[in-house]
Amino acid sequence: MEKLAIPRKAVYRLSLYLRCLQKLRNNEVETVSSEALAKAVGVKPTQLRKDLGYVGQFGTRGLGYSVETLFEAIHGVMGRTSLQPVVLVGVGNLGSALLSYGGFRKEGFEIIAAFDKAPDEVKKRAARSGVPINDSRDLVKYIRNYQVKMAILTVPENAAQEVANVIVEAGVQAILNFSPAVLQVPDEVVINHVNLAVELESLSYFVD
Amino acid sequence: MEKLAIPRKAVYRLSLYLRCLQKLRNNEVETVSSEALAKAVGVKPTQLRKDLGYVGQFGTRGLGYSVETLFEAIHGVMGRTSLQPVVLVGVGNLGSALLSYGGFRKEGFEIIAAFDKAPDEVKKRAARSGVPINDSRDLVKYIRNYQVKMAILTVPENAAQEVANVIVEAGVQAILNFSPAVLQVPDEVVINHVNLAVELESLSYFVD
DNA sequence: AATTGTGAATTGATTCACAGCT
DNA sequence: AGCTGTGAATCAATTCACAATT
Repeated sequence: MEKLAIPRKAVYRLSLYLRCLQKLRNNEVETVSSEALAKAVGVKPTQLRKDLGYVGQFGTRGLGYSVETLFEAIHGVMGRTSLQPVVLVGVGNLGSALLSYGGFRKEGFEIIAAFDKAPDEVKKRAARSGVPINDSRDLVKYIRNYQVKMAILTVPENAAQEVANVIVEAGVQAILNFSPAVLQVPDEVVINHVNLAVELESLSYFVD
Repeated sequence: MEKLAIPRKAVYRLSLYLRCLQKLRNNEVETVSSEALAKAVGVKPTQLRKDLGYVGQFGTRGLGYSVETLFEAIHGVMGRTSLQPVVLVGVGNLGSALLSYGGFRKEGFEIIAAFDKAPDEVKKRAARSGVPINDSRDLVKYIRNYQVKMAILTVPENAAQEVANVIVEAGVQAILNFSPAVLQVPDEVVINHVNLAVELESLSYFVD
């Protein structure tokens, strides 16, 4: 599953640093210290430095990091250079909501197609997104054809495992799973879980 | 910030257990062992038992837990009994996507109103959701009026801190923040962070 | 016989503290 | 003088192991 020995949480934060560096780069900032960058991201400077340690050594002591160099370095490890194609499976409420949310594209991901068991029913709902809605029967063929490596899962809980089996078999290596189902997948497949209801519910414990 | 001494992650998992127990209850299952419940949720039995330990003692040794009793217990600690009102601020792409996603209601949360700086522009986009879209100027008044304790933040990054200040001042105690901004809030306010782009990006590290 | 509840052990993540560069 | 890089120390979370209970 792991590509190198970078802990999962560190990978997550590296992605945070990358976003921030991009902004600095746009503002033509040349150098940044671990302290400044860490504050911008909401972590401690030591943690930032430790995380960067997983990637290599890029700083100059006494000075800080070159924004450009550091960006390139993290981007090189983390980031797909080109637009990464993603499929979305399950065009229900949440699925079509995510389709109409265009926010992934500018982060380097493109939802190139969506799939649903009953594509006609939902076609109009998601029509404005511009993403083609296909029948789930074509899922495997499509993933193989376009060599899609990543998928967003927004199917109902009871369908999630089956869909996961199918797409993994077809070659998907990473899944962003919005269903509450706990998915069984081979070790080399990674999953991130997002459960919006639980995010809210676990917050509500703290309100009085 | 913490209400009792239950660690944040344990609270999150308790919410997971609760969902699962609800399902068991619907299926009229009477008892469940830590092993079975843990598997359903995707954690180890010992962790489940340790988590339950934060809440109290409900099991009978040799037998397991009464689904009903355990449900009541966790629900009592975690759950608002009645529908918890929530406001959503920022009706852009993601905001309107979440509005049209109806999934929160059946989990005990109701988005009772949405707010935007330019409500007219976006009104039609989110019209079908049935949630009224108001002008941000009325935010404070509204939160006070209805004593809203929770908010979903889907404003652009540069507006996030300002909105946070305003809603916290008005009485909001918990925020589900979808913006990439790192928010400064008083200790007694809790925040959950969801960054969909980063979820995807941190996955992409593991694909080849 | 089965299964909980929990103190102790372990593992993992974070932070400290400071040596090493520039 | 300032700031990185990292081994050592600390802190938090998870898992083990087993006594207690039905």
